[in-house]
Amino acid sequence: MADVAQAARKRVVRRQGNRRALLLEAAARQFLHQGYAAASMRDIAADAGMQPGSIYYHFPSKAELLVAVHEEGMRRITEAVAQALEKPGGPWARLEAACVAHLTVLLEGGDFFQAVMREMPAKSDPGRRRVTRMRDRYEEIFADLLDALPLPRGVDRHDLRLMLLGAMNWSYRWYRPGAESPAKIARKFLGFLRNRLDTGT
Amino acid sequence: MADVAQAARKRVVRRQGNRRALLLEAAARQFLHQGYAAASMRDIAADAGMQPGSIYYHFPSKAELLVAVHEEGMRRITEAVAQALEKPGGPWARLEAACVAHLTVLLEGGDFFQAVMREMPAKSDPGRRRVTRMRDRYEEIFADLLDALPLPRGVDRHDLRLMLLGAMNWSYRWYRPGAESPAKIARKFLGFLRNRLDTGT
DNA sequence: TATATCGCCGAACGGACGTTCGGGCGGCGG
DNA sequence: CCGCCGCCCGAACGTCCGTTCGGCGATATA
Repeated sequence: MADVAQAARKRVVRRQGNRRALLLEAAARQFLHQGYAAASMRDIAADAGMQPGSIYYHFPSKAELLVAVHEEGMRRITEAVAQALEKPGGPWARLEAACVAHLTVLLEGGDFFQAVMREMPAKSDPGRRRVTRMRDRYEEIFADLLDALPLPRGVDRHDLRLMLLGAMNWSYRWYRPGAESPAKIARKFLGFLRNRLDTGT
Repeated sequence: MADVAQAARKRVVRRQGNRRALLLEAAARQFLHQGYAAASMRDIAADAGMQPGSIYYHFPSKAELLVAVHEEGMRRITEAVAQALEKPGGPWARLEAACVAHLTVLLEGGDFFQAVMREMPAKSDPGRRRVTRMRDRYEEIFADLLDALPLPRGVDRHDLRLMLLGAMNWSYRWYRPGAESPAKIARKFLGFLRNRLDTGT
């Protein structure tokens, strides 16, 4: 029975081990650089070094391809942040670790999460609910981190989260590799919030 | 009966010039809600109540239509911020006025500037240089406002501008009318920066 | 009233799109 | 050594795209 199990696993590995991952990367790259609608299946296929029709062996449609890119992007960043939060520390240190991980994956972690930031499945897409649920659960991590923060009275943690995540998520539009590192940017952004900027004239 | 109404409107519009402005609004709306590539000339024409071929009387191509939407969006927000800065005030008050105007136009000022935030002309587009120059000049306003701020030593005003504008520009993704007003959001965001959040536990 | 111009119509064109499908090749189980 | 099946090819199909163009009614000019 070990033979059967091993053979089955080998078959599965072979099936998923082929060029499906390569194809997903090509799709993420094309979706990121051209946008979902402008990136044609022919572009993606050429990027992955295969024929357009061959894509449909791995994915049933272009829309599902985008959903798969989203799921991979969300999976990566969720894992990176979760791993960064394994280290113990105070509330501010934990938030900083999460922001550093978030920005690092976004800006230097390949095309998947940037593609997630750029393109969203259409409102009518049946796979949209899945990816929005993943996004909501991910952002809940930051909501919890902010809840754990000892903030002055009256600070709206909801809007604070929107500001912090918005500032970070927008960065993929202006970031160019080689200048400031994502970790440094994250720490600077957090510093702007932690320290008082108004010197009181 | 639709013919009669359409004919009447045509006569009225005719007296005001033509339907170019209406067409531009339809283009901004479609570009915003569907994205540039997914919005077809037929969609835009139908939204404006005309035939697809008629667009080409006003604009030479779809790409130029996007450029025109960008220019109108940038014109509107630049004017709104300039007008907000006419009132005298201290550095922080002036920055707050600019942020309030920026967020108000972005979130409640129609589809033009949101379309600008969502879609950019392609890198090969000859009109792209024009719109990027308009964007650069606009963001310079905020750079000047930050330069005028009496900030603590060592604060990176460049990254501070990227954080502030990024947080605001991202807001069109989560903002829904009826809740907090854009002005209130802008003031809260600025408050997070001005006041110290770290209570120093 | 003749005429030129403006603003738009309506139909068409060539091409690119997402997707389908029969077939073929190479490695693995028997 | 044969037959099977995972994986991909190559060519098509119908549809929709951006764009072009001849024409037409209404308006301004004379």
